[in-house]
Amino acid sequence: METGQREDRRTATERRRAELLEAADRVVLRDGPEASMNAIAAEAGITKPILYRHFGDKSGLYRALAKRHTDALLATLRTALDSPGDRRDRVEATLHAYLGAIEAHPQVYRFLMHPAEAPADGEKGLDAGRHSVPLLRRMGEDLAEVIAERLDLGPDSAQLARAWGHGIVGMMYAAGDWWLGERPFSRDLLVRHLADLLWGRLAAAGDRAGSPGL
Amino acid sequence: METGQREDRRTATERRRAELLEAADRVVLRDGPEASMNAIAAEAGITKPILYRHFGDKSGLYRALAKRHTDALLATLRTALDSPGDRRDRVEATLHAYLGAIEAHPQVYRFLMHPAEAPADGEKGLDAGRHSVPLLRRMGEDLAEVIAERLDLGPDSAQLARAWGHGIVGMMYAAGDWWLGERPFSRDLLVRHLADLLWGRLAAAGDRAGSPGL
DNA sequence: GACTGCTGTTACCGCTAGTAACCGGCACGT
DNA sequence: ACGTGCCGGTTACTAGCGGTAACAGCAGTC
Repeated sequence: METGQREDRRTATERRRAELLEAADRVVLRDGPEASMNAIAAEAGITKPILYRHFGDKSGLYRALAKRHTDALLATLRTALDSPGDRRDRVEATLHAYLGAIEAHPQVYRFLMHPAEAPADGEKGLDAGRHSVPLLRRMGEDLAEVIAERLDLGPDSAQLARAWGHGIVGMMYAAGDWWLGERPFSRDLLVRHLADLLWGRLAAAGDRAGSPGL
Repeated sequence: METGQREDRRTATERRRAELLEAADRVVLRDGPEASMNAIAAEAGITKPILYRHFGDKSGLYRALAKRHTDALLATLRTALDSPGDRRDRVEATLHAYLGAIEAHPQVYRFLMHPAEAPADGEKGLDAGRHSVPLLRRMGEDLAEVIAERLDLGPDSAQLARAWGHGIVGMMYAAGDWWLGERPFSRDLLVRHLADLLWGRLAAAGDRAGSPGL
């Protein structure tokens, strides 16, 4: 059967592609985001041109690699957003899920957040202006969607939800990045501190005696 | 005079260094963060080895370049934090200062936030584990300092202030990055949305009818 | 048996960061 | 006046990168 054979071909090449991605994964996890195409090809037991046939160029391979991890992380965050309890519980669960993920796989985190890409060919690329860190954007958009569909925010709720989505994600990102580097206290405490911040404790706190005030 | 001449030498080399930095600045602003050392040397009217004598390696030059802009931005943020008015006014003024800066000089912003550095030599570097985006860290630490010295946050105020400092900076960063790319509404509106978020409107908002709740 | 499509190779290009070795002028001690 | 360092500057090079052209072998199809 012709179509059957074509299907076999297609699934075979897709399996091959997945194998290559796993090899690339191993190398990136071992050598960091600066892994060279030669190293990845060697790890996969082949040579460079095959990688280029499968992924086009280096950023194509990196995008494919990032998509896997990003999808996985976003899925766990979604389930955390649907966890039982009141709103504060859900927010804390989501923060916990994110921080737990970056704590468990810091190499993956580093790869996703600091990919160190560089087109290096002027503006010949298709859409060279693209941001090199799409994970933050995707998390922000996802959270904005959830906020917009679940909260009653008045007339301009779409705008507000997106600003908040990206803002909250950024808060989680920067605080997590700092915390992961220093580990000054427990994950649980960071979650509570951030939730407190979102719950308006900054606005409610009193000025320190003798300070010009904030 | 010996010391006088030595002073002349020192100031001369420092002036030269500043000239080279300005040339590098021009090239980076024109070509983006992927500017090559050759291009920078050409812009300065010299050749590569002199750059390497002055700055060690590429990341040294980039660090020196980033330090200038980072210092300038942090200074304007500090003055915004000291602006007159109540706390909400100060927070909004600071957000405005940051967003205004990245809006006025997006190329500088892109260089500072997405430097695309790559050591590429395994772990031979001095402290290769360093984060490639120090601006966020410095802003976070600065804000944490201000918070800790001006707000009364109870016993573990130092911890809390740092978590909040980095968190707020991250919120500002991610929301600003998204906003700068899409410009869906005015800067003023984004400032108000983010301040609302910090003022606890997320916790106070009601659930939408028929949603599972957030 | 010729044709086609796929995986794989070797060998190369142009570019990059970074370095070694050398050249010339200018201020110094004697 | 004369070496003698030092310093800004150069040319010419290395090693490695991303990326590609051209070719080799092996399946299945007509």
